[in-house]
Amino acid sequence: MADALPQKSAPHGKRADRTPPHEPMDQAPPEPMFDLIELFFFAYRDFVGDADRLLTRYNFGRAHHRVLYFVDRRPGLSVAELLDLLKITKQSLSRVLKDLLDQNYIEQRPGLLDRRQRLMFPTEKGEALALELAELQSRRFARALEILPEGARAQGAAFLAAMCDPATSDPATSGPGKGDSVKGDPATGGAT
Amino acid sequence: MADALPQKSAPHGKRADRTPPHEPMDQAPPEPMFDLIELFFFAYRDFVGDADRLLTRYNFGRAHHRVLYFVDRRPGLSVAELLDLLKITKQSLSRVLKDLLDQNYIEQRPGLLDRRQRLMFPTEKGEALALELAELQSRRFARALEILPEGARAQGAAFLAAMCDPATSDPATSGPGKGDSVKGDPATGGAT
DNA sequence: TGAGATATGTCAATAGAGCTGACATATTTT
DNA sequence: AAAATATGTCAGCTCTATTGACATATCTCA
Repeated sequence: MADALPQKSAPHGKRADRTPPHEPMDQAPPEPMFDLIELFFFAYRDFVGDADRLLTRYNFGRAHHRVLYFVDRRPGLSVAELLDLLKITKQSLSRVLKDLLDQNYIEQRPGLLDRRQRLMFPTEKGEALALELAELQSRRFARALEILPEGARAQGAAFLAAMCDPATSDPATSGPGKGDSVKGDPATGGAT
Repeated sequence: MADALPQKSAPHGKRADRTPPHEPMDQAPPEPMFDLIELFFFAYRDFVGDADRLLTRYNFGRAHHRVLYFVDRRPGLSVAELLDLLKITKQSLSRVLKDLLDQNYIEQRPGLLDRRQRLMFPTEKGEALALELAELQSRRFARALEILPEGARAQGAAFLAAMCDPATSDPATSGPGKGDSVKGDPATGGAT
């Protein structure tokens, strides 16, 4: 039973014909990079798995983690800004945010300039949990970097940045658009 | 409103004290690598977003994608092996697999050696969709690699591989364990 | 051969995270 | 004062995944 699973051979026979030598690269479908697709899937799954296990002890889920993470990283964030970062609706956020507010991981204060805003800040308790989670995930990065050659950290960061949509890639700006609730693609559901 | 969001300064003041110069690296928490954490989140979100949009047209979700992907990549996979790869329960798989079987993207055949097994194979239709999805996601990799220096592909793959759990990292083997349904961590829910 | 393990399927109930639509309230802008 | 904006909330639906409990076919081993 532990036999190696059969795997398809690398070059998709049928596809080779469809990729003439000197076609405009923008049009022709690239050769599928199954290795990267698969590695990305496994790496991310294991990466978030670390945090999931820790969050379970607090009766929190991944959604709580993301909210706490960004509030900790960008203290004074407004609700609209957070919605835009997470690309979810305010209704989705509210349930999760309520938990974090009720249990004193986050607190809200009215904006100084615009008192309609509810700026969010991590409490000490919130900062502590955010740090614990970040350290846990950083351990995985640290372990990975130990077995990788010198410039691996910069290379990895560059690779990930290049994989982002242009709009989202700028980590400092990646923010405020205009409209109300940010509506992602429909039917994407609460998928993983 | 489009002001740059405030960001915390890099070195967590409080933490510096807790990281003495020459402590056993295995114990001391690493400095949080917020840049990598964040980039990993955004990169993966945008990466799966591509496929999500396409899947919507077929009334499929991410779960269907994953099943189709692995059946296409490892034709002749048994149910138990697939469960182990995906780290979900058979009940979760069944709903999604049923859709793919009913709509002829995948077909099952009894195992030759063990007729209890229902080995899964992609149909032509299934192969076509799997390829379409792989090409779509590969386009993003291709775009990223265009703006990255020479060895970026190998470096990226190495980085991702190093981020995986040892067990899952071996892409060829990553398979058959023993027990029945593979139970992940409880309360991880169907989170993203 | 017969008991027990194994591979798979299925019914039922539940949770987590997301969505849309429809309102309500406070505050700022025009 | 009217309109726009920022936020909150109620209600209902989807998708993915979980647990528990059984059912069936098939293999294995004593």
